[in-house]
Order: sequence, then C-alpha cells, then structure tokens
Amino acid sequence: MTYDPAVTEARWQAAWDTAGVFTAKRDARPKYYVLEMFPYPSGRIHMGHVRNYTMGDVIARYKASCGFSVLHPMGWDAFGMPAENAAIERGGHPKDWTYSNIADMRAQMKPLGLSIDWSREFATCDPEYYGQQQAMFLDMLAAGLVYRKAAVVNWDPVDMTVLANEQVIDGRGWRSGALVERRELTQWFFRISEYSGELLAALDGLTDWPEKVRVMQANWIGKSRGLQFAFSTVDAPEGFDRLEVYTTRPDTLLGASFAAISADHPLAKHLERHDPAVAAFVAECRRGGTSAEAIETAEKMGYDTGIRVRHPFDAAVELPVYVANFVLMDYGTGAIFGCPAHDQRDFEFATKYALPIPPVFVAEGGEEAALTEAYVPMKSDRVRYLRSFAGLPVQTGDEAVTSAITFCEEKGVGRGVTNYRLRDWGLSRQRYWGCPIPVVHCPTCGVVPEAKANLPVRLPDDVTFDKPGNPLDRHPTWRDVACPKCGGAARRETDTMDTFVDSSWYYARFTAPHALTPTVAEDAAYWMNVDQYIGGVEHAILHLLYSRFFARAMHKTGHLPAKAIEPFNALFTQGMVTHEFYDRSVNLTAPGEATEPMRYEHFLPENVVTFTVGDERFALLKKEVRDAGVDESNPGALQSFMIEGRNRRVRIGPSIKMSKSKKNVVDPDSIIARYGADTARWFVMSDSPAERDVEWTASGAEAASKHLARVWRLADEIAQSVAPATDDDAVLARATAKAIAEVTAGIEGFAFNKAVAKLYEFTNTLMRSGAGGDAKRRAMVVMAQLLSPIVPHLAEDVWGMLGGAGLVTQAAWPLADPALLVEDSVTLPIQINGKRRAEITVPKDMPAAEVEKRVLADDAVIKALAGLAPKKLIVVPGRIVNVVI
RNA sequence: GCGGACGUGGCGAAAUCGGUAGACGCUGGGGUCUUAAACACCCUUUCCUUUGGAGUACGGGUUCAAGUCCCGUCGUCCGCACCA
Repeated sequence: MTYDPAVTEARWQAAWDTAGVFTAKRDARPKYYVLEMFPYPSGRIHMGHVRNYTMGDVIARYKASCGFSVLHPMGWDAFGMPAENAAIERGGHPKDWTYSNIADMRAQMKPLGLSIDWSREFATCDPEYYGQQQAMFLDMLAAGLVYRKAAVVNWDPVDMTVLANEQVIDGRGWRSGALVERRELTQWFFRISEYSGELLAALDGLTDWPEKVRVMQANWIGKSRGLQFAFSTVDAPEGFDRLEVYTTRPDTLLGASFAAISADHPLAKHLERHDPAVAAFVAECRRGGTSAEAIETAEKMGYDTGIRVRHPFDAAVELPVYVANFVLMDYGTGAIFGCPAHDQRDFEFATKYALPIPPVFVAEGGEEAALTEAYVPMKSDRVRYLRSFAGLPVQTGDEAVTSAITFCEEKGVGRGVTNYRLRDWGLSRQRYWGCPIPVVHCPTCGVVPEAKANLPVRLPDDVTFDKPGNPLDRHPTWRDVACPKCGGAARRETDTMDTFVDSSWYYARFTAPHALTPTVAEDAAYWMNVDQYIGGVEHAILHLLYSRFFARAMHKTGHLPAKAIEPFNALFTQGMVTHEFYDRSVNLTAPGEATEPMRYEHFLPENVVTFTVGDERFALLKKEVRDAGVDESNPGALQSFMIEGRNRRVRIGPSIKMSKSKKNVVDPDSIIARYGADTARWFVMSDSPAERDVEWTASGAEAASKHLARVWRLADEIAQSVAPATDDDAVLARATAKAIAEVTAGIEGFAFNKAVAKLYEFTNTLMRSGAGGDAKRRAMVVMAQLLSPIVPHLAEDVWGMLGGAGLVTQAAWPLADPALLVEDSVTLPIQINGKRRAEITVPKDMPAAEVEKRVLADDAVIKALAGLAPKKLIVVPGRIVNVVI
C-alpha cells in the first residue's frame, strides 16, 4: 500500500458527491457565505485560479466543520469581448466558444476537490441570468437610477465600435490600427455619482477590507471641498454673461491672473461655430492622447478668446479668458481661474503667455520677488500675506480654504461646493456578446422600456461577424419590433451592457440562482452578506465599487434587504502565482563563438532541465538532454552539453506572473496528473503569505508531494502500531493541543502559510514521538482533521485508516483542551544587559521574588556580576529575565 | 506630482502585547541504507578575525529590553494622476 492520489482523490470526490455534503441549505445553523471572484471562461484554468479557489475552499471547509451552514458557489463571468474576437478570428459563434470553454474549465476544476455547491452554478450569458438583470434594469430605470445622455467616446471608424481607453494605443484602435475619433454618442448611464458621498463615507465601516483597497476607492471617488462662483464677462457672446468656475483654493483668489475653459465647454463650442481659429484650436485639443505619457509631455496650450472676466473682488481688474487644453469638461464646471503664483501648472501657462503673476503670500521672513516657480507652501510653512481678504485672519492650509469659502459666501461671491471625481458609469457597449439593454426606440413614444412579460430580450443566435460593427445593428428581425406602448414600428436598442454590470450582482443571484425573479427575499435575507470575499487586487476599484453601488440600487428597487447594501463583509486580496521564465531573448555564448537565433518553442516549465553555473541559471530541453544520454543530475555534464549545442542555452529569468507570452505557465492539469490535487493545494497554501505572490518551483512541488506521502506512511504505520503507553503520551497530547490552537489561528487569520508550517512541525513531532500506539492514533486523528481543509483527500485517507466514522469532511473541528495548552514549567531566557546569556527553567507559577533568587544563583549570572550587586533585576513572569549590571 | 505599502540568511519566510531573531519549507554541504542508484532516514546550513563578537536597508533617539515605538535618510513595489 502506498499513497496513490490518482485513485483516492477521485474516490473521495465521488463519496462527497454521493453524500451531497456541499449542497448549501437554509436551516437553523448560523450561515457562512464564502465567495471567490468568479472566473472569466477563457478556456483553461491556471495556478492563480487554483490558489484563489483553494483559499476559499479552506475557509469554506473550515467553517463547515465549525458548524456553519456554508454557501460556497461557483459561476462564470461569461460575456465579453474575447468571445467575439474568437468568433471574428476563427469563425464560429461566441456562444459556442463560451459554453465549450466553461465545460473545459469545469472539467479542470472538479479534480481539485473544491467544496462547491455545483447545483447553484450559472453563467452570466444564460438568458435565465441576464433576463433577471434586464428586469432589474427596468426597475432601476423607473427609479431614476439609469438615464441617457450624450457622451464623448473613443470611436474606431474601421471596426465601427466604441473602444475603452485601454484599447486605444498611441491614438489608434488596438485591433484596426485606425486613428481613433472622439465621437459624441447618446449612451446609458448609472447614476453612481449620486452615491459618491455615501460610497465614500461607508468605506469607514468596511473594517475587514484591506486598508489599501479602501484608500484606492477613496482616491477614486476623489472628494474635494471648494468654492464655485461666477465671473461676470466682458465682450462675451449673448447668453454667456456669466462664467462659472470651481476652485479648491479660494484663498488664492486675489492672485488670479486669467480664466480658462475646456475645449468642450459650451462657450468654446459656441465660439467654435463662429471663429475658425477657435475651431482649429479646439480640434487640436481634442486630438490629444489620453495616455499617461501623452498627458505628461503635452504642452500647456491656450487660445485667447478676447473675452474678459471681471475679478469678483475688484471689478476694475479684467482677466483674459483662454480655451486651454488642460482643462477638463467633466470636472467642476469645466472652467477655472488661474493663480500662477501658487499653482505650478498655472505658472507655466502664465509664463508662456506673458501673463502677470501676482503673489498672494510669501514665505514668512521672505520678500516679494520675481518667482521662478509657483510657491506652494508646505503644511508646516508659515506665510506672510501680501493681499488678503479684508478682516480675515491670516491662515494657511485647510483653515485658509474654509474661511475663504465662508468669506466669499458672505460677500455673495459663490458658494461652498463639495465635488467628486467619480463620474456616472457609462454602461452602453456597441457589442453583440453582452446583456441586451431592454428598451425600444419608438418614433412616436421615444424611449420605451420593454414590457417585463417580454423578458428576457434574448440575443439572437443567427449572427455573423464577417463585417465590422455590432451584428445586432444589422439584424432586421431582431432589431425591428413593435413599440410596447403604441404598437407602432420601432427599433430595439442594439447596445448591450458593460460586463461589469453582470458581475455587480452575481453574488446576490447565488442565493437563489434558479428563481424567476432576480432574488428571493427569504434567501437573500438568510445568505447575504458575503461573509468572506476573495479575489485579485486588480478589482480593487471598478468591480468592487460598482458592486457596492449596485447593491444599493438593488435595495432601492426592492431586490436586496437593507443589510446588504454593503454586500461584502470581509474582503481578502490574494497574491499571484509566479514562476521563473526562460529568457530566450538573450543568446549566451562563450567568447568568440558565433551566435544564432533561437527558435525553441517548447521551453515550457515541464519540458526543461535547469542547472546553475556560477550566479546564473540555465535551462535545457529535457528531451534533448535525454536523447543525448546526458546525466540530468550532473551540472558539469549539462554545462558541457550546453556549450556544444550552442543554440540550446536559455537563461533563466526572474519569477514573474505566469503568462502565455512568457511561456512560463505551469498547467494545473499536468501538476494534478503528476502529483494529485492535494499537492497542488498544499503548495499554493504554503511558503508565502496569502496576500503576497507565491513562486511556483518544481522543487517546492516535489517537496509538497513528498511531505503528503510521508503523512500517509505515518498514518499507515500508526494505524497498525501496538506500542504500549509511555510517558511521552502526555507530551504528545500537549503537542496536539498546541497544533490545534495554532492551525486554527492560522486559518482564521488567513495565514495559511503559518498553518502549513505548524502542520509540518506537528508531523515532525509525531514522527519522532516515543508515545504509545493509542496516543499516536489520537494525535493522528487530529492531524486528519487539521489537514482536511487544505488537503481534504489525504485527510479522508488518513481518517479512514484510523477507523474514523463517516467522512472527516463532515466531522466537527477539533477543540484544543485549554488545560493542555498551559505548560507546568517555563524556560526563561536570562539576559545580562539585554543580551541572552543563560536560561532557567522554573515552575510556571513561581513568584517573581523566588525567580530572582534562582537567577542570582545561576553560574553565568554569578560570573558576570563578579561579586557586585546588579543595578536592576527585571523579571517578566513567564517571559524573560533581564539582569542590569 | 499625490496617495499607500514594504525593506529580516543563498531563497520563500516566522517572530500576535516591545521580551530567546531566523519557526517551517526550499537550496547547498555531510552521512546512514544500497553492488550502485532511486526512495527513505539522520546531521548541518545568518555572518565573522570563534574562550568570543556582530547582525533585521542606513543614521540617530526612547527603553532594563527595539525587527517591532519615534525622527531622519536611502531603496523597492503598487495605485491614481493636466482633478483646478
């Protein structure tokens, strides 16, 4: 008998299935909902998935053992562009591609032995799912949470589609290479900005979320407090006698030297129509790229409109109004005043256009002088005002801003305004493979919601991707419908929803996945919220913010209870699985040797032999090494072989995220086939803390596998042991209690690497223990229980060998006997002047005075004291003793 | 530029309250078993000028005691970024 995961893992999975142990049930037990971010069905699972789902599985299995009714579901985030791209490139239908990928990935996931309730599985492209999404959309439309407005988008004129910012590379469409145009289209928006303040404030309550994520969301929402006021204009066109601006620095208002408006500002648009020079400048502004570098290097440009505005505190002062390329229409009012003395960007602009630079204040002790750059005081700096609002005390920082707002309000100049950076969420996509937006455009009735009875608005199957653009646009029988209101000829909305909508409520759908309504009140009330959500930090902003908004919108429309407006009680962001990569871009040759380009396409982790020469590591193809009969374990032989075959050498690069393009992907399939799922699970939980990246190494996988085999053999041996009881039985019982306490703490704290380390330690202890057979069997039973969340198949094997009743998966989590956790005696280190010099073992409860006596009698202490009395003697009971000489 | 996190052996890392720095694992070295190997098991692996000394990026400080707290410097990583 040996450890044979290939056989036993399948058997235990079948046993769990038969017993239906993972089916989530509403009952009297407290519930626990653990969810990992659901995958996009790309076709293959990767090690990142394995790590993500294993973490969730450890939590789910642990909580189940602790007596919770656990919900641990799985589904597919199945809409999106890759399916359409596949259809365009290879023919076929996005639907077929997607469902076949789902089948492949499910087949790869099942052997991992995850405790998932597969009866709740769904894909977001199932009409049963997106039909309910459409129903909610209609409710949200009725509630005013969705609206239509014109918005500027990136338009690819060749592919005839809207592109996301990430799909625009150097101003060109990523696929067509065509120059992208900025087009104004009427699109649908969620009114998320209405919730800016609430979404920001509620972050404080998310104490079980990573601080990092909360900070990122707060920055994204971007709250600022400032003054909004109107300049009166001079020589402006009719209807533009006022110009509203927003500023967070009203305290520098007396340093104003110009005003600037966005190229998209209504005034600029008006001028554009009448003045070709403005039109040319505005067109130039709109062409600018949106990438970070483009913005970084873009020169500040302005066009003097000839219009003037009067300073609100001195009508005699007139400031020029520029159209400027750096002013954004969708922040504030799309217009600013410039204070070059105290804002670097304004300073550059003023310098370029020879505008005055009047300072408002100088550093305390400093004199007014020509500035070479804007003076922006630090928080700690003290300043001297040169111009200040009459009667206002001199202040700096936030105080100055606040009192300047109050001052201006009292003088009737504008009002204090809180602004957010967060903009409404545009959800329209001119794409086929997404959830259809359930509205109809009627020439007489306008925009008409589809009748709920007609839901789901199904995607038509008979579409082709041979022409650019959205196939829904040229599908007459789908597109042309009767108006739900008047019955006249109308057109269906052909835009589909952003896939982020799909993922903004799937967690709620899992609570009643097959219901004929989006959610079911009792189920949502029982299962919500998600107690533990686990996923990648790359979703820290968009997905998580949209979900938080959506839960609120669902509550407002009656689809979620009030307690679920923050749907994720705890969030954990896990690190990636990385792997070294085989750097074929560098051709390493001995001096004087000719180089040839390398053409090896098979440098995948499972195909190579690695070895080290000096500080550098190299990889060779396993097949070639074997064919040549070279000793794989001999670095020297490998090195000679490498030098002979000058094209075979590949330098090993640093460990980076696994990706196809780097050819450093370790396929979970091949690992499971070779070692079994438990080895893969054990490995991804060990070594690195869960929130950090973990490096996949062949030696680490090998070691994991060996350890599990060792545990199996140990269980086998202990099961048959007839050794009589010994004095070590009590010692082992204590070690067992300690292992329970520490592994439990590790799992509870998401410190799986520590739990794994404790299990290694406990195994070593048990192997070396001189305890009797019965004592060892008791310890080994606990071992099986402690192992079961992480390596459940092996745990069942061990449980079975020791005669455990039923399945260890269904056994209660072991409790550590508190009495056994307390040691009778403690070993205290003795420090002399803070350095450890000796130790002393004393009974646990020995009084400090008695400990002192013993310490002073210690040889090392006597020697160090050399007959003198210690200056100070510090005894920290149960911890340490420090003798100060 | 703004915001955040982090810096510990050859490597991944532990050290929960300020209290024995390096648990556990990998790698390397040595050994037992074997004709030999594989497997397994055992020992060893922070550094040095080793009766001892130094050491948690660097420089200071607080303390009986600092990886942990405070001040400063350097470095790495991440997020946002023409946001008025």
